Amino acid sequence: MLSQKCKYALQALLILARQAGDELLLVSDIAERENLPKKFLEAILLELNRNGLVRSRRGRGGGYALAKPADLITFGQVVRIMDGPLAPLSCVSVNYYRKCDDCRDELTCEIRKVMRRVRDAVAHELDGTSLAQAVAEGRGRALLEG
Amino acid sequence: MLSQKCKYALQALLILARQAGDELLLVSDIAERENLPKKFLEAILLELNRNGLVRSRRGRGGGYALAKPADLITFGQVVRIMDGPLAPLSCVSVNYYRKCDDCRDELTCEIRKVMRRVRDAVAHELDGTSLAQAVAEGRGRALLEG
DNA sequence: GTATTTCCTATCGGTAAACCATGATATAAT
DNA sequence: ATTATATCATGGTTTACCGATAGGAAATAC
Ligand code: FES
Ligand code: FES
Repeated sequence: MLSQKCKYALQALLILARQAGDELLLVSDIAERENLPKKFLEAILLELNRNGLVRSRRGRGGGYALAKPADLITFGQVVRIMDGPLAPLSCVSVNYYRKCDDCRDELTCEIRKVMRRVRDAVAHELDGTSLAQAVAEGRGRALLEG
Repeated sequence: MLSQKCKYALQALLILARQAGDELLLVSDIAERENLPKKFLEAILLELNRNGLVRSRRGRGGGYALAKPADLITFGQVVRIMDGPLAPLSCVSVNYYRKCDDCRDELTCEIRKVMRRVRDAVAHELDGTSLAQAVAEGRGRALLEG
């Protein structure tokens, strides 16, 4: 299950993606629109900023915007930043691989084989969907990826 | 990520699945073979018993065995018992559905649409793989489901 | 009846999730 | 400059779960 944090991040990013232009949005505005806890959202956007998904300006007239076009930001990127590995087991993660402590042999482990397929299926969906696609889908348009 | 508990459960069940016959295996034996914490495994098998995946007999000569043929026990069943919903969000879970607190409209929610596909992909893999298939795959044989 | 083995309840330390409070720092308008 | 506005940084709180263990009750075989 996704953390609340991750869901909030996605909600915020989708709002920014719909904004399209370079206009900055306030944390307060985003929080209000989707009624998310403001302080928590602040921390989330900060983390997204550090990871290069959004950019910010502070002080009066400040706010947040996407750091790159919405079709270059995938759900997979967001989930990995917020919740870590997509894989159900560390030993099948490609971005956060770590050997299983208690498994004798990785190559013959049946659990691993199954979970490998699961992780691939998940990654296929999440890495294959961008913010742009999601908002397009939301508007009822069937756009293909570019 | 799967809990440790769930992984232990799968390891134990695969051992029981390989046992094939009606022979009972001791918790201690299973724990020793895969070096799992014995007391913890005890609790796990108990839970699997309550959920009808294994059967037990106690006292001298007791132990555990699968409650039904290994091709009728899927990874999906085990994971749901141990870790709950497969779905990344409760609102896309079919077995543990629960409405999203903070989302205005379920039908237009873009996040939901994406996560729905993820949950389906995961369920397809996990519900489509039985213990029997896993051990067969482990032996190098490419058996199809029956 | 005694040894064995599962069953049951309770507990415990550690860790992470979900927030909130407070203040520092940068920016823009006055 | 001053002030109002925002993000940035740090730290704390509360709650809940995860992994694991302890101690004993209940059932079964010999
Ligand atoms: S090697 Fe990772 S589960 Fe067996
Ligand atoms: S309705 Fe569940 S995420 Fe929006």
